[in-house]
Amino acid sequence: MTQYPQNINCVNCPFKLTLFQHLTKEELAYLDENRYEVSFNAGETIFKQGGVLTHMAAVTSGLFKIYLEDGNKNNLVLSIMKPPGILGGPGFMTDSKHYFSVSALENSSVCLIDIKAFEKVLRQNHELSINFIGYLNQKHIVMYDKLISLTHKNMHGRVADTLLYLANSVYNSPDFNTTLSRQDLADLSSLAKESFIRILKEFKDSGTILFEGNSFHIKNHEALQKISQIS
Amino acid sequence: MTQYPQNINCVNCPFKLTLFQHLTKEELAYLDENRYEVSFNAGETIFKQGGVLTHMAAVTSGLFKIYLEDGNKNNLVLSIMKPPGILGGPGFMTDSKHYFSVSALENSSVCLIDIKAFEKVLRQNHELSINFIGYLNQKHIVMYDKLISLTHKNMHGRVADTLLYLANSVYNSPDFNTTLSRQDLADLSSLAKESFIRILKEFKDSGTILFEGNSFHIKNHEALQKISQIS
DNA sequence: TGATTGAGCTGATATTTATCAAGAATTCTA
DNA sequence: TAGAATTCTTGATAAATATCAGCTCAATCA
Repeated sequence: MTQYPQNINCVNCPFKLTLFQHLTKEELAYLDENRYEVSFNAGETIFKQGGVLTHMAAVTSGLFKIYLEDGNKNNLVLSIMKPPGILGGPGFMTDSKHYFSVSALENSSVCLIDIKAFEKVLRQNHELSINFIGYLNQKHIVMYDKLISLTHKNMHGRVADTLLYLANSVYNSPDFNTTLSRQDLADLSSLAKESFIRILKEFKDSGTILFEGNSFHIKNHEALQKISQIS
Repeated sequence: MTQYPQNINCVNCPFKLTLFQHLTKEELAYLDENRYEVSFNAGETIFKQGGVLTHMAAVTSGLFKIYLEDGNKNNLVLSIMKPPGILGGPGFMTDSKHYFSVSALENSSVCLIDIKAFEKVLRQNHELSINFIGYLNQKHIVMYDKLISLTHKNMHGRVADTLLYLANSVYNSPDFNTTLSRQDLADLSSLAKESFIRILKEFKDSGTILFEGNSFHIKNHEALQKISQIS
């Protein structure tokens, strides 16, 4: 809580998100009183599906995977989050449960914000609640894309989508070195790990991508897009 | 607009939804001025994916399917809606587009509410916007279930889920006569029509369900639940 | 340091699911 | 109401995808 001034000025300060642009000084200060920074090592769990939603998490550094557990030891990775960003979940304003799990993919840190404090500010600031509606709808749009990708595309299309997602939305570069395991990548594509690896090799052989371990290079972005559309 | 008094008193009046419980008389009247009732024949389209989101639809009678078009002539049915209910979509407060299509499964009627009027009321009534956040999150929760069902369950599990959904959430009875075609049912399960039919027959042969044409009877609810969990 | 573990990779095979084709039943329509 | 068009159903087959087993390599650690 003492770091507030630094935090509010840091590049990754979550309170700089458009979502929070209409908060008053008092509201920001109030949220600040009810937050605390926590560090997580790679692999550690921030939120656990089924657990009680007591805090939101404002992501300040590192990388996170957001995933569903299907009750049979298999996971579906919904998305990868980097700072700045807000992790809440659909339990907010419903039944106060976590509906997905979140774990750190590298050493990371988040600001935990008491959910009651967030709700209080939300109830005070009408503009924030309006913005929040748009924010939730935006998440919904992304989800529909994912739903179509996972249910109506074949393996090639799904792997292409995962690679494009990483390059365009996570690392913002055709070159990236990822901390996601092959299993994570497969879980992001709803594929068996072996199937994912095989398609990856096909893409390499056809000259669409390059990779060596966890270093990837998208050589032919358009080809991936075409594969994503057709398949 | 003249039917407002009848409508507000009718069982299916969408304004009686919990979502709208905190609207003032003036706000209800304002919405009423900006709505008009429209009838649709079975098969007709209410919202078209990609179109402009100019209205919300308050569902007053009939049955509707909400579905995604994957751009390759195949559909994924997200849900079936009956009155009372609100049809909006994630385009609201984002880019004002429809992200799914909606069509009538039988002769139906809806109240179209101008989206600007709805937004105005939402901006006036803070309680409504708070409730709306809970409403959107509830939709999100249902979506996660669907995502797991469609991506991590085999054909049997998916068909079981579809049958349970119809019995529990649409028709509220183990006996129902549906206006959904076999293709609709398959699209709800993300299966080929033929595959859906085959599993249906297996369930009939094993005594789990009965059906004759479009009349269904769930004989063994627990068995379906077990199939849904295991598969 | 050597042993152990786990991830990545590959080939062979099994399973799941879709597609194709054709006939039966139903609905639509002129 | 007859004919046409669609939807439903079934069987045979093909394609997509997962599983299994075994191997390599790097990381961990006692």
